[in-house]
Amino acid sequence: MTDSAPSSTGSSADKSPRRVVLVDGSGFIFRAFHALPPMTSPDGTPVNAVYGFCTMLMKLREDTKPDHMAVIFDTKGKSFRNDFYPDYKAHRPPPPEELVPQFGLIRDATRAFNLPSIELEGFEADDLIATYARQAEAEGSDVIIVSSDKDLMQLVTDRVQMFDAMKNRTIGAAEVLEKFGVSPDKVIDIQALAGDSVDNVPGVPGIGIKTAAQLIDEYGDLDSLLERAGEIKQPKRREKLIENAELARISRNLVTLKTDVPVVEPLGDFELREPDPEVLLSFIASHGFKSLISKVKSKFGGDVEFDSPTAAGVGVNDIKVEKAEYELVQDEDRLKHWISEAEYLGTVAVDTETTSLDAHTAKLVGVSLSTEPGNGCYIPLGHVSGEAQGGFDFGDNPADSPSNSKDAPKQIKLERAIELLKPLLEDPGVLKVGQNLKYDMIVLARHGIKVAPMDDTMVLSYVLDGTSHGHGMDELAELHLDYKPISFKDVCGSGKTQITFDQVPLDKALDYAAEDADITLRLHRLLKPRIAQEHMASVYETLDRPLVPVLAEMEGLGVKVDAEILKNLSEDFAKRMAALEETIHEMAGEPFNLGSPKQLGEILFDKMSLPGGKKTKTGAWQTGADVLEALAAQGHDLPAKLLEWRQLSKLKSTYTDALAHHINPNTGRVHTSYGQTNVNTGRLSSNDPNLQNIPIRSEEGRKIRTAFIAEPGHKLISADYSQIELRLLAHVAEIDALREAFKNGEDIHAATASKVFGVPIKGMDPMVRRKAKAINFGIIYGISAFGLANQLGIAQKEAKEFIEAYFEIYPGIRDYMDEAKEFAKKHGFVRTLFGRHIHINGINDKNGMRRSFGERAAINAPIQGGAADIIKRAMIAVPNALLDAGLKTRMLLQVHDELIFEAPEDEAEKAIKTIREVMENAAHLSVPLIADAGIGDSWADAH
DNA sequence: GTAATCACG
DNA sequence: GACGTACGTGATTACG
Repeated sequence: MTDSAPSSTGSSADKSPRRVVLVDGSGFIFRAFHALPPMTSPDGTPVNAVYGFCTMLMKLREDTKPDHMAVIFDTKGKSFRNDFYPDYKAHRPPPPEELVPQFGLIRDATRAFNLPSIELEGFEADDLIATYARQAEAEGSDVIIVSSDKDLMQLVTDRVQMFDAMKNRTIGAAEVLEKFGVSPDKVIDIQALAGDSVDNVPGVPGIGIKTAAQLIDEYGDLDSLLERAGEIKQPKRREKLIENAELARISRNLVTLKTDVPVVEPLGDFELREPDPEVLLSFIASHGFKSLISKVKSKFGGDVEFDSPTAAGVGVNDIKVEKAEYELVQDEDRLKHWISEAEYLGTVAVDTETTSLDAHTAKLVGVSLSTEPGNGCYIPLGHVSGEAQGGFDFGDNPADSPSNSKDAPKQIKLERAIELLKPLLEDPGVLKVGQNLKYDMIVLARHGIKVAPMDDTMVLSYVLDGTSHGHGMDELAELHLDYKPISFKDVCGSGKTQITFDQVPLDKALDYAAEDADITLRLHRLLKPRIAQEHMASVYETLDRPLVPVLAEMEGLGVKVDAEILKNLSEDFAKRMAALEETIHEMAGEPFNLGSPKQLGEILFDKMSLPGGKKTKTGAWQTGADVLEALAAQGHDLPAKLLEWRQLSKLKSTYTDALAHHINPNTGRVHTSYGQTNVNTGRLSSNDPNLQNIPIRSEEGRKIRTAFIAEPGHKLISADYSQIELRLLAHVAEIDALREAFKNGEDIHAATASKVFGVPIKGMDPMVRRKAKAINFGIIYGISAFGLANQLGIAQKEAKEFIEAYFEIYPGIRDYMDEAKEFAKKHGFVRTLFGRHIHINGINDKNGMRRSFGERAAINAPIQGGAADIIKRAMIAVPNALLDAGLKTRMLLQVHDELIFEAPEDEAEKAIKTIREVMENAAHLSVPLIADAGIGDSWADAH
């Protein structure tokens, strides 16, 4: 307490703070926001104030050398001041929309710097600062308040200083005197008299700072002044003071900072801690603050992979320097060495190299491992001689050991390597880390290895950042590590001269493959800690991570498709298309390419001069189905025929022809690939081929489903959630009437129709039900009168009335929509029931159209995303439940709200029971979840 | 590589 | 008052 060497940074037994820095976080945000040019993070979020904040914190630590430090924020709501003066800060305009998302980010930044982030409901940051400042002062500490807010100047004493971080200026008693004309202890009285228009503090009208200072100088303090106001010589001033004495006292209460706030965190907890470099770097990198990366690294050191403090301006994560450590593993002893290293450390990054992007046909060529950032090895297993395959160097050195060029390079035998690697990759005590590990798991599963436990950096990245950026390894490396990995093209070439990886010379293969494993491990170290920090543990651990092996299993199984049926359909479609083509050409009076919208538009609207032609934004005629349907309805035959042709063309090219090519010759089945990180809302996607858009709505298209069949002695089971999105809406928006309808098992569209249109359910006109169905869907999509009118082909006015009626029937919907929009505007994302964050693009866009788009997405995302979460839970649970029940039924496909299984005929009924049971209990909502299921010989029959 | 179209939930 | 909009995907084809 008596120690007068405040700048001493040495430790002493005395635990009292010596140098306490209190940062006015809220004040800083606004100033930085207006002072700095606009900046956006890679995902488009505005971040200029966050950037300014980070640089400020860095500098502050350097310049002020604190031993205790905290950042203090305002809370959003009202403060105690509003209790006695409701108008306090009432005229504040809402913050600019570019600033809104930064409030949360600044708190995140504070935590990333490992600093306490302090706020308390009902109190302003200023009061908390005042309380802590006085506490610290009482303990004999020096205090620096980082703020330039004049409201804090009343706190200045010989131990308490302010610091303007933007201007780099210290504010002490002298500066306060300059500003207010009085010493800091009189500042309150000045403010009480002069008021403050910004905060809506009234003060005494007609008295500004100058006059106030004069008066206080003369009368000593506010109370004396008001008591002796009658003595004032200037009549106007005298009257005003007497008249507004009470207002001055209220103002004083408003501007007086509270120094006895019941703070939660004790001052001692502000003891300065070093930030975790990985956490901090990951925060900084993910927001695109590239210029800060090297600063942080040199200041806080960081892990082995980050220590290149002298490499200013160059790639700070220069992997190439350490590439020498990559090892080509060509004999068993070295492989065993790497395996035991991985066993010892408990974590290993794994990557496989193969001959194809398609995991189901790819041949394993090699495996790379990394156990620590900066190290890595590549184990070639299926390389052939590059020269023997031609491609490069054809004809080069023809006489140079021709017989040797056909020999494969030295490598461990594939079977032996698998034998050695299997115990490691299956060891429950060793975490296997991969980038898109599902791919490697599928390849390795064909060699009898079931990789577990696992983490996937691609999935980690998706859970953390959604689709604000891609999750490919090269992109993640550039984003998080500021490093551009060797590209696949560099190694294998592209286009006609592209070679497969088994032809890559071993030295090049080593560089590329080992680097991939190394980078994967580095990414894992950056991303994994963020999962807990950003409260995504539940989403990652219970949904997306456990789903990876489930998807790998489904993709590996594939679904049987009958090539013969597809071929017959193709032929049928081709014949009918040819006939239609001839007819259409005749009608047009000239031949043209039916598949060219451009030519079609010219025929219809230029040559035939049909009415209602509209141009696309590129100036071409619109020839979409809706346009052609309108023309057909007016009795024009050509558009009608063309629609028919288009349907057949689509079915043939996209389905019957394409699907046949996807039948794997080894399995006779079609193996799709599920994208787990492609969809913003958390849904899966399916590609190569897409099995989530197999036709069903049209009679013709539905035939394609007859080609999806079960193995002999088996059946297909299709189980789908009934109205899962509407049920979720009823639950999250708390719509009692909708909940009741579901609880009573009503036909939800009919029930809606009955309520909206006031007609009985019994004997209802199907058209009326259809309208209600469209509204129900519209609600989920963030309804607009225009959209609904378009959907139903009715007037916009009528659509608007329907929507109004709907809102009446189901009160609560509107609130839900408003809340979803508001939340998205504020945070830039919305949340599903299970905590998944869904980034909403454009929600704060200046462009009204893009903003509306964002608003509708904000309404839809929690519902679509929530449904996606639920079926993911079911997918994780069902296979285990089937195993537990001793069943051989296997899950093959997912189509958003539907799961397809293949079951031995004799157990199909039993399997359905288990499947429905699990699906219906995948979530417990305030409405029942219902799964319907069917059995059949084909997908068409099972549905 | 992009735009237009259309298949699905 | 006008603008322009249903939410989320993937595959194919034409075309510059």
